[in-house]
Amino acid sequence: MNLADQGLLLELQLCFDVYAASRAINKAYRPLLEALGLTYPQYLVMLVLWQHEAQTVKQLGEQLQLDSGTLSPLLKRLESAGFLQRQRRASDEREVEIQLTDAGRALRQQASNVPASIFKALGLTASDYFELKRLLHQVMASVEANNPD
Amino acid sequence: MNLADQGLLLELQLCFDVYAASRAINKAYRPLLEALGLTYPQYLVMLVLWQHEAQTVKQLGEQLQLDSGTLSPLLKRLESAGFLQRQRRASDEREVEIQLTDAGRALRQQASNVPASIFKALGLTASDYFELKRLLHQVMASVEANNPD
DNA sequence: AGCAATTATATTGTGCGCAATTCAATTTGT
DNA sequence: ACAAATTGAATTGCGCACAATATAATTGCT
Repeated sequence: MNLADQGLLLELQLCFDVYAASRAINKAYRPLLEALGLTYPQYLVMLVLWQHEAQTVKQLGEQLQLDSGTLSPLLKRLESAGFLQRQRRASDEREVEIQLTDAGRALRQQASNVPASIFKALGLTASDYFELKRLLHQVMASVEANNPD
Repeated sequence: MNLADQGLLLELQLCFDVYAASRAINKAYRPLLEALGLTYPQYLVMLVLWQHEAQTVKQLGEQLQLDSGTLSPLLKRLESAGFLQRQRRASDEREVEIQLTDAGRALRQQASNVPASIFKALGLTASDYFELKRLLHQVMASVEANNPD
C-alpha cells in the first residue's frame, strides 16, 4: 500500500475518533438528561443560562458556536417546555433576550449530579483530562485559523 | 460557587470541547468533500468500502458505529449519486451487500489528497496526534463500558 | 416439521447542525 | 435626513443520529 492510500485508512484517522467520541459521550448523557426532559444541546444552553441568566440568542451562539438556525428552534422547544421565555429587547428590537423561568432555574438542582456521573464515566485521570482538553483546544484553534467563520 | 457547580464546569468543558471539535473538524472537511459530492459521513462509508469492496450494511455499521436508521437512507443517497449499488444477498436474503460502482472506485483518486490537507489543518505534531488518539480511545472505551450498546 | 426467538434491514418521528435566504431594526456614510 | 450597508433572528431545506417500530428471512428448540 502506498503513502496516499495509508491516509485513507479509517482506523488511522483521528477525525473519526473525535466524531465517534462525540457521539459516544452524547449517548452517555442521554439517559441522565432524559430524566430532566433535556437533550444534550438543550443542556448546554441551560448551563450557559444558569451561569448568566439574561442573554441574547447571539450571545448564546457565541459561547456554544451555534447559529440562529440551530438555536431558534431549540429555544422555542425550551420555551414550550416552560424552562425559559423569549422576548424582543426594547433597546434594540432586533435582539431577543432569553430569560429563565422558575422551572428553568429549578432544573439546575436536578442536574447537579450529572457532571459527576459523566466525569466518572469518562474514566480519565486528572492529568489525562487536562491533556485531552489541551489537545482539543489546539485542534480547534488550528482548524478555525485555516477555516475562519 | 459551590463544589457541585465547580465539578459541573470541569466536566462540561471537556465534553463540550469534544462536541465543538467534532463540529469544527466537520467544517474543515466540508469544502474538500463538497468537491467530491460527499458529506463527511458519506466519506467515511466510502473509506470503508475503498478498503474492502463488498460489505453488508451491518458490517459497515460495526466499523462506523452507525445503525441502519442512519445508514439505510445514507446508502440510498450514495446509490442514487451513482457511487455504489445495493443488493440482497442470495445466500441470506436479510442481508444487503454494498458494491462500489466504477464511479465510486474512481472517487478514491480524487479523495487521495484529503487526508493530508486535513492533517495539515489539524496543526498537530505526530506525537500529539497519537496522544490525542489514545485519549479519545480511552474515553470511548470507558464510556461504552458504562453504557454498553 | 413447526413454532418461537433471533437477525438484518428499512421506516417513522424527533431534534439537531448548518448553508442559504428572508425580514425587520439599526447603524453608517454622505 | 436618508439611502445603503450591516446586524440579529427566524425560516427553509437537507442530511445526519438515534430511539422505536415494522417486516421479512433465518435459526433454534422440541
